[in-house]
Amino acid sequence: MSQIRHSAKLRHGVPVPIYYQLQELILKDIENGNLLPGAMIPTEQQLVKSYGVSIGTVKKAILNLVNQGYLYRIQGKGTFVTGTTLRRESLRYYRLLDDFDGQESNLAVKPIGIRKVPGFVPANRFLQIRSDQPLFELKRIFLMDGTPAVFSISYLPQNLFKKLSDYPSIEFEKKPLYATIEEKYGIPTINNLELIRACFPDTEAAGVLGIPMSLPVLYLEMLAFTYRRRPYEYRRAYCITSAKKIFREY
Amino acid sequence: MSQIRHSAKLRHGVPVPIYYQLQELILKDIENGNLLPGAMIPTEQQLVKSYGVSIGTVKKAILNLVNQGYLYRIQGKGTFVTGTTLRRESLRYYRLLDDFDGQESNLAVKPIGIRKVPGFVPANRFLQIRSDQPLFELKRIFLMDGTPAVFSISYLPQNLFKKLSDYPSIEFEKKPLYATIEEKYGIPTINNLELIRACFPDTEAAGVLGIPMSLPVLYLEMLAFTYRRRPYEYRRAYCITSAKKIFREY
DNA sequence: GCTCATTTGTTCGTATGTATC
DNA sequence: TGATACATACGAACAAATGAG
Repeated sequence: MSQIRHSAKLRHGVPVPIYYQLQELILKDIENGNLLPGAMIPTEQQLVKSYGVSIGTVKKAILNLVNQGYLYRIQGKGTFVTGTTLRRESLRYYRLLDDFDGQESNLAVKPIGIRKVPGFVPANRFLQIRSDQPLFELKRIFLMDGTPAVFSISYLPQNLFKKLSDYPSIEFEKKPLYATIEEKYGIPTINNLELIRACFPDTEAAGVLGIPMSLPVLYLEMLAFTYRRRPYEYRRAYCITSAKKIFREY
Repeated sequence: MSQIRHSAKLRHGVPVPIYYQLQELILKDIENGNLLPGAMIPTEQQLVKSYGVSIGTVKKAILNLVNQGYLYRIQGKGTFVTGTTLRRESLRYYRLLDDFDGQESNLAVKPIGIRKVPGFVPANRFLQIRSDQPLFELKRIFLMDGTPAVFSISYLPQNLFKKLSDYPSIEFEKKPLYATIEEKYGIPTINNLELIRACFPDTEAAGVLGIPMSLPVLYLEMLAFTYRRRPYEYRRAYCITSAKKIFREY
């Protein structure tokens, strides 16, 4: 029960609005794990009492966090912590379409190996960890209508995901990687960054995708971030685009 | 002076909240051009009087439109209509970086021709106009540090941009296309859609970019939308990515 | 199916502070 | 400095959705 008197934490008479201070306090509880994705935060009335502010101020703080995507509310139920904002992996870059108004194809994921590898440049630099820190390497194939379309190699810091290699790989077929990471390790994906280029596949990618090395492919490098812009995954992917195309909206 | 009694336009006792109805009325004025980008909308008090609602309701309607990017407010001055939300063309797809944390390179635009062309498939279908409607074709080169990096071909409906070919092409060098379109035609760019693939350049693209036809390039197709998801530009672009890479964040 | 306590959603309004010109 | 406009903080009253009993 959070009936504690937190009022001391809010400072009046400073140029920072009360609602903003409250907002940041709630956000901090989300980021440090006191409030996990899916958890219900205190009700408006509880916040009114424990912080000694008016209902309007509480509403403003909460609605701001809702607009920022950290919380969602259900009338009659409560206010809850949002999980990963990238709801479908397909919206990240695996939505392959023939056309602007085309339909999304049937997509399946096939893991083809997970192992521990030594850290290397540039992965460890992108992940902001020491270059001698080991990594998990996860290789996967994305199949469109049964045909290999994307060959993806993910690198994750071992210290963040200690039990990942013991994790049954069947799980990776059922759901996107970010969903597994959020559920098992409490790391929600907030945003990501991509580098895109056109090139020829290397020997391994050509073999896995079943294409000649003379066929141009999209080469994507991706960094996935959690709260406070902390990177947790570095990914390389080779995408066949000769028939289908990569789609993106923003 | 907008001291008209608009109150009749707001219906009470319906399941649609008052603030939302007001919000939509303001939005409609923006979309149909009654309120142009940069224009100041009526003050809170004027809206309170003319619509007969409380200050809180007015604030909620306006703040929603601010959150959605249609309006911005300056304390002490007023509330204004936002223009194009894509502030820098470089954020769309021309931000070429060597690395995730690299710096943006010096980018210049060089128009190499504008002309009238007959409509064609798929451009006219994407632009949602009849296939016999003519188009403007605008060809441009994007130079990075003086070196050609992107060859871009834009198609615009002639009926929307009647005077575009008379427009001094020097203007296109100074500012992004979307800025010109907003300023001269009052069409703000709200969002866009892209298709991306890797392929070889055609003869023209290879010539313009000064690369061999055997070098893989990114081939982008883009649709730019204004209010209500109305498409106004269809663009094709060839991007050299052998040295630099395409960057994107979202 | 209904009632009731809980929780959020909407609408109202006042008072005061702060920024702009 | 004054008038104007937005920002903050307060809080009341009622509506609507949820879930438990």
